[in-house]
Amino acid sequence: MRLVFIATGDIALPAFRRILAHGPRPLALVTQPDKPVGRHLTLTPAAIKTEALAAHLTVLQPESIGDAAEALAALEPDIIVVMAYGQILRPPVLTLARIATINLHASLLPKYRGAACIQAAIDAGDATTGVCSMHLVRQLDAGDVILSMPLPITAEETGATLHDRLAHLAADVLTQTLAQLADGSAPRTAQDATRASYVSKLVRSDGRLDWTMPATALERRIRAYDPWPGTYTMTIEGGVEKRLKIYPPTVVVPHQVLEPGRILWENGRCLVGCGQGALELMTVQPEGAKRMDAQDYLRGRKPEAFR
RNA sequence: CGCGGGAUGGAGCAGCCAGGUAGCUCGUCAGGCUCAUAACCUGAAGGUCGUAGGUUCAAAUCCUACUCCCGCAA
Repeated sequence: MRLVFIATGDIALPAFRRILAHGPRPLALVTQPDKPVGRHLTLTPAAIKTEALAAHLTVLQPESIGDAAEALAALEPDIIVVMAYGQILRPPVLTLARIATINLHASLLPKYRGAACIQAAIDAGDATTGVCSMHLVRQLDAGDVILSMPLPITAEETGATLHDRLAHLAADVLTQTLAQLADGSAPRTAQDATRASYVSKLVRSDGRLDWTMPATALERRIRAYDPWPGTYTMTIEGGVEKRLKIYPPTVVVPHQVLEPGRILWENGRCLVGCGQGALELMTVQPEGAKRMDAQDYLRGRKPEAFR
């Protein structure tokens, strides 16, 4: 089977490794161009590119996927697998593969089409999410589903832990999907468009906590958005507004009555008032300083409220 | 060289701008009080103020270089 793998995000790594280990060996990896990353804007390749090169695989990094159309056509792929690539595929690339162009998506479609599907599942308090394989179509994440595997969400789940678990599940989904496509037994189920929901890409500012929200919702959001985009609140230090990152875990204190944003330091616990109940913070990180215990943070700075 | 903040006893901070005996909130140790306690009282130990130079009678504080940590942005 002639296969081309198209991916950038780390969530595709386990699936990619599985394919490298058990075949079919990809003809090429297509990934996004190296991007400047970090404090000094160092040009950094995606981890998946590094692994592909180590496996002596052909790597293509077109600015736009359309630029690689001819090169891909020359490979005459039977199947194209796309996961967390970061660009939308359109014809002619979309219709290039002889058997199928499939996408792996980390939600139980039609729920949470779009980029922030992992965070959305935790944020919404869902008990279950999963990974789907589907046929790629022009409309984002709307293609017919081939295979869908569920995964329960734990009470301590963070974006990081769920991301990793879904990544491994995706490897299983891919293996099975490829086997079914190969022997022609792959099912094809249309999505119920009336039940579809979209979640757009998250940006840093989405992580600003709104203390008028209920404590239970904030607790979920802090887990969901860790490590990306992260959650934070603002404080005033010496008349200057400073950012304070908030890390999970946090503990919901249901019956504490406290004005939203107001800080209460009680028995070594750092409580913050919410729209409903309060939230106990454990780990925070002030701008310019290391991550620290919430009570250590309060010891030196003594803020009265977050905003 | 993308922008910016920081490095002070075990922890978190103040002091630096206007150089001149190192302070606060905790922690630790000892003792006391108490039926008891993460509570309270008394006392003690613990710092070459990131590193290396420079200026000065005198540097945590001023100047220079370097190392490390972090926020933004991407």
